[in-house]
Amino acid sequence: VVQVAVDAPLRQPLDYLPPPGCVAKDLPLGARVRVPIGRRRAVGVVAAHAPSSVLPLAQLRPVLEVLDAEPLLQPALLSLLLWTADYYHHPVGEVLAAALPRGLRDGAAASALVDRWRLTAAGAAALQAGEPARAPRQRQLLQWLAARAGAVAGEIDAEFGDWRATVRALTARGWIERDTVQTAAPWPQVGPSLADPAIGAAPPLHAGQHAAIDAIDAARYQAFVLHGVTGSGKTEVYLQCAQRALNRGRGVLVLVPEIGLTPQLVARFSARLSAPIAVWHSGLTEGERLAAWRAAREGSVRVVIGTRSAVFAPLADPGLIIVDEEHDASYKQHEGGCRYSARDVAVVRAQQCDTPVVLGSATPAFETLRNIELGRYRVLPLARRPDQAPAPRVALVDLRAHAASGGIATPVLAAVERHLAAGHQALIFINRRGYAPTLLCTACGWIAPCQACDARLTVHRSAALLCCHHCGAEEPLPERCPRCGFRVKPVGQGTERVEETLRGHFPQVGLARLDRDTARRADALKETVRAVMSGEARILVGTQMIAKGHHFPEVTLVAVLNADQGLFATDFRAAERLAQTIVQVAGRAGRERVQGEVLIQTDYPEHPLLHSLLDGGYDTFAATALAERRAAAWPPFGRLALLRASSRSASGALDFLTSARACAPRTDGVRLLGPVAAAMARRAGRHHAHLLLEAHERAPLHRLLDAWLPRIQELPQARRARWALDVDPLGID
DNA sequence: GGTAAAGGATCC
DNA sequence: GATCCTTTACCA
Repeated sequence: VVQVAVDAPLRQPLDYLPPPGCVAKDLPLGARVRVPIGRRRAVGVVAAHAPSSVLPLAQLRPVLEVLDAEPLLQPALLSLLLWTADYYHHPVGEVLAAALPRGLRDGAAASALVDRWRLTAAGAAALQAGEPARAPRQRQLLQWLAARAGAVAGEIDAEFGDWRATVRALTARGWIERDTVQTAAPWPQVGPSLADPAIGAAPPLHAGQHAAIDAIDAARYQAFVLHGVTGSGKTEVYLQCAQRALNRGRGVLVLVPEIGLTPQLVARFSARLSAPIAVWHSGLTEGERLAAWRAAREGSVRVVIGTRSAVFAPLADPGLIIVDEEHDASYKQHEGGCRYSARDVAVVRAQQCDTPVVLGSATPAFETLRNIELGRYRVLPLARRPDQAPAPRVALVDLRAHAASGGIATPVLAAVERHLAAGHQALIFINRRGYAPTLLCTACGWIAPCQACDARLTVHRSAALLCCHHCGAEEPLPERCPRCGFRVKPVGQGTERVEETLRGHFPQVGLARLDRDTARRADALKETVRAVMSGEARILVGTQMIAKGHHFPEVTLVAVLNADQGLFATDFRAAERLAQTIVQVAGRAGRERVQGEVLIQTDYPEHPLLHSLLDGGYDTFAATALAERRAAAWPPFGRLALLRASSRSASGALDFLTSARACAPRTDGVRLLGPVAAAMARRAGRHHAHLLLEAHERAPLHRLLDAWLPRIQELPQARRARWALDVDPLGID
């Protein structure tokens, strides 16, 4: 019996018989097969062999067709995918399907097929007889083909210009014939155009980098945490370790949070490494994805740089795995499909391949810090480079003690002026796009609400729209209150308004804004980066986006306008994220030799979290915050799983969760909390709720989930709600 | 008696 | 998720 995982929400693979005349070894693990399922046919992956089935053999149907004689998924990758399905308790067929490009899911050949043309016996005879006498082009091609065993389309392309008609004529006369051959997928080496000489040279290494490279290079499986601030030289460590892995004939997998924001990293890798690189992200077309997949599997690409899903790239023989900015939330899939953490899967992949994995960050996730403490991960500290400017001065600006205009306190405006006068640039960070988060009627108190969500609409003034940042709804910006007809006014600050305020204060200074709205077009992002790099723009206002990827060498002042949002949020991870963001943005301050300045506006200058961050830096802050987490038994000291549900009706989700809770097996060491409505209960017209599972240890939690999920799936209420299990959720909302 | 929409079961 | 079958609603 072969157990086949098909793309359907089924917890287990289905049992099939081998096709007539085949034995199990003709259907290797990881090969695709076409199988009948109900009234349809589907492509599935052989996940296991078994001597027998729990069903009577008479009920099993035979496999229709074996699509791969050799496994499409090599054993190591298959077992990684099976582990992922198991750990995240997601249907195995869906996990496997999600790891394959569309073409391969539909049954395309594992390797690219190309047309090859060859002379037939009749063709050779015709050539001997001097034919074709009156078709010089046909004769030319026939002679050229006679001199070789055959030629693929690409080769004919290179030799003859437009040859299709000629080939068609020769084929019609029976002088040449076509067959298809598999080729190793060719892969373009990134050309010297991208290989900027400025980033092509290896800088001298400092001691910390030497130590890190030697440790990583000497290791088999080991998770390393490369812990160093912006500019401490993490990328150089990645590069040198990657080149050493390549020199040993192995492949390198590099995960990054967002490819669009890290062109500098990709450029440095292509300029410095001696192997072709594939870039892997959600923006690829299906054709590109298929080509990259085949190239990685066949070894014509040995370096893959990509976002979350690249952790499942079929890289033949990984010798090094790198996760840059490992604390970044985008590594965790948080909606749709299997909710895996690419960082955690990367560590498992490294373990299975017995290779080192490098987790790089200036602000490691608390989970990672805990793993260091437990001795599972080994920290490699990178100190500030000796030629680097000293750490920036960080200070709080007490919003209660200073006047503010448009959300910017006077001392911040003064600092901007000072840094501009010194010829430098300023970076203003506010984590909220749009003009203002609220539109308020000054007479009756009406606040523009979203029709589909429990949320307020954000004012986007230049587009003259009210937008919901949760469901994407848009409506025209009203001039008067729709309830009482009085004047309405935008309340609060977003990037757009901060930009306007700063323009008012510094009318002569070039100003740029970077957020999801301005970066909608790819070239707009490039243009903004160029304007800041060239000094044309000297103030940059933006969200999170300005903190990632690009380094602007002339920036010496960074202001954080709305830090308080993170101080009192209900989410237990809010403080961790706030500290990471502040450190990351602060890392943008300071140039070669000039010390930078960071100002953080707050209404709560006495807040202990801000103090531990300012006085002792991220590590001290983390120690304080981790103690709180330990006391509350929150992650990383406990394990969580979250059963989320939503429904159109107000009660559907809660009904489902209540029944789910009722059928949960009692397990020592696991607590069930809820169900409760989500913090924002209504989103995009659906009502959201969840049930939280809390455990001290991983094992009992997963034991419970194993027994519980099949029961949940059977519940009649499960059909009336959308639901998903999130193992190790990042947030509880 | 007819159609259309909603609900449910099953997939090996 | 796809498919097929059953139930229910509604109308002429």
